[in-house]
Amino acid sequence: MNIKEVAKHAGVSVATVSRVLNHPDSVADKTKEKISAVMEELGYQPNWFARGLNLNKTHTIGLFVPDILDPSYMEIAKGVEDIAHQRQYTALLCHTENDLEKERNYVKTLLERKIDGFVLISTLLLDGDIQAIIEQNVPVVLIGQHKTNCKVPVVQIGCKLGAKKAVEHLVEMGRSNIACLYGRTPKEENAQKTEGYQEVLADAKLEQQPQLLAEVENSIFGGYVGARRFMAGDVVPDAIFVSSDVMAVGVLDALRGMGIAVPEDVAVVGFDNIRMSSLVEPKLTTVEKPLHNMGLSGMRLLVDAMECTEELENPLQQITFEPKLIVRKSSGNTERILEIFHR
Amino acid sequence: MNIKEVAKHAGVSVATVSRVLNHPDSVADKTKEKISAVMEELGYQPNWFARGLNLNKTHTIGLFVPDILDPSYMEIAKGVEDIAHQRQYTALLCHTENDLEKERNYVKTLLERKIDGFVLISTLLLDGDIQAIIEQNVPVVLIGQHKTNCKVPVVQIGCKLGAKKAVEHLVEMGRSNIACLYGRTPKEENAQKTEGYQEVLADAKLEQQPQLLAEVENSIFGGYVGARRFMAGDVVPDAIFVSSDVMAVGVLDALRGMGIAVPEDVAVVGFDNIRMSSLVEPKLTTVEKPLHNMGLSGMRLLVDAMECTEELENPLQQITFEPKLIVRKSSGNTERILEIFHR
DNA sequence: CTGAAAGCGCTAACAA
DNA sequence: TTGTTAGCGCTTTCAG
Repeated sequence: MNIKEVAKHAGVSVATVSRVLNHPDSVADKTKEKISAVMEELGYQPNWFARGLNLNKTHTIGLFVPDILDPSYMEIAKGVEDIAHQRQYTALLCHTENDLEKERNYVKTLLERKIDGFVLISTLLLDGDIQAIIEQNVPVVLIGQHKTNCKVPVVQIGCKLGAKKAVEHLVEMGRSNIACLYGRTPKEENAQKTEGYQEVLADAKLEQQPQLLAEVENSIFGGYVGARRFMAGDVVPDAIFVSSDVMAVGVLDALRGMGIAVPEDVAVVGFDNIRMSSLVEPKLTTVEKPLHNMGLSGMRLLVDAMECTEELENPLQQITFEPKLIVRKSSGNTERILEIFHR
Repeated sequence: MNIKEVAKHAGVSVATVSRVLNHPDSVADKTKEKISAVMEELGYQPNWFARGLNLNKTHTIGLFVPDILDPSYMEIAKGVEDIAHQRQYTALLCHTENDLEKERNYVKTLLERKIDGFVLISTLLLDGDIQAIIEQNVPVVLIGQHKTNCKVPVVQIGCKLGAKKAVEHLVEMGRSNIACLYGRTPKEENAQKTEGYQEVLADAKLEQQPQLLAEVENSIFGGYVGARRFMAGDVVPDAIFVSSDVMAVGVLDALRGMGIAVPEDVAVVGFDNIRMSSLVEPKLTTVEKPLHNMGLSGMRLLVDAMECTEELENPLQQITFEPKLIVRKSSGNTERILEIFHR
């Protein structure tokens, strides 16, 4: 079933059929109706490849996610998808597994397939890679802090500020041996977080113990391993700031396994406020990251970039959300009023 | 950069260039080398659309997932992706949000784009929908039990048997008011599970309380709501069999919030054995579903179907995994030896 | 083993 | 408003 058949059945030329698909306004209502009816009747579906061959547009975007098992990324992805659907874009979810080679592969594949834009969540791509995409006139939006000189819109949260709020809270709760456990990825964000951590310690005139700063894999297991390592060291912390809730869940599990009471012996603060945070015991004090919202904003920026054909030099767009501390039980607060059920 | 350019630079015809891409054996080694060199030099990439237009094959599959925030589905998806990568297929992850219309939409989009096959995890599609895909000669594999007469390979787990093992365990633990909280989706699996639940009660000569059987949304929140409803009813259960771990986590949270001790007052058993199950407090007794493995198997079946061009009437393939009960603390067992750390 | 040329199904410039 | 027709970039017969 092709356009020729439709044309024949409708008694018009292929051009007219093509027009009702692409520029409906330029066709007389009568013919339009007639053609639509024939299309319906014949169950006609335009051929995707023939179309792409001419248009080089696909109304499709690539959405890169480092880890599909990590809910903090997936909630962002959900936000991106919501806007994509709303604007009739198909989003191709690409699971990059925190692997630069895989990312590059996907970029290549998707560019071949002429997708209209990229939303990269916590990507590992380097400036060169990103620049190469932009030079093909395919817009890119970054979600998550990223060290780059490329002129691409970025949606992020103030990681350093968030970390400071978290650690300041621990200081206020009277903790003095505060450890920081951060993930290997995403790089820049964790750098910011540890920087914030160190600044607060310095401001509070607390000595920085190098043994109390450690990097692990960004996963539940990573958190588990990290916590055990801290507790087995020669400087035992009385609080741990963890760079993600996923890791923090592992930390809690490790401490429980060792019979260490949270928050009495060790206070724990996470980062992200994923749903699970309020479901573990004790409920996790954390820094809220507006995950879903960041996804929405990111995709909106991309749509703007894709659909605004005029090369208006829009000022470099950068959306920075403000982190908010959510105090629950794991950090040792006694006033439980702030504990509410977060769906 | 197109095939014409390459041909010109190499001093051959486009046909020959095309041949080194598609049937390298039919080209003289010398010319082949020459052409490959030119391709490299010019950074030539065959045009995806032109190619598809002729071949109608894309080495791409569609992978349907009902909920990207549900780790039980995502672990299956990960398994599918692993094999896909290994066999050089690109997997398009489609988030269907448990919405039949969305699923149909994706089917339409992907068929247009000539993907080579579908892996459907707990799909809502009806026989008619699936039949329509098969008739286009695009193979389909189902993961998860599904009521269908279509001749498609299915990868599943014995849900009824799993449920029976879970409930029998509760009976053995001395519980007599056993509730069953099951999810709205996936339909067939939950039907099987409740059936298993009822059979065990009957066999144990325990009275079935209709108030102790309830359906809720398959999510943490659904579990939360369901547990509260049970505990507020006029027949209070002393055990709850929950059809998924995700829901069970919500159940545990609800009980904790109401000050009800698990497993002392109420025992809880889940289903799936997601990673989180061993991280909640108390650790969750559950029925193991080999999620990753089911994904691997499903994709292997699909590859077989896609690459076996000969229409050999292979016997209807159906892989059924055996469910295994994993006893942890939440069901009230006192011998803790079985509690191990599941990464 | 290689080349010429006919499509694949569609879009868009150009003509009418 | 509609039709004619030349591509888009590639694969594949058919001849040589």
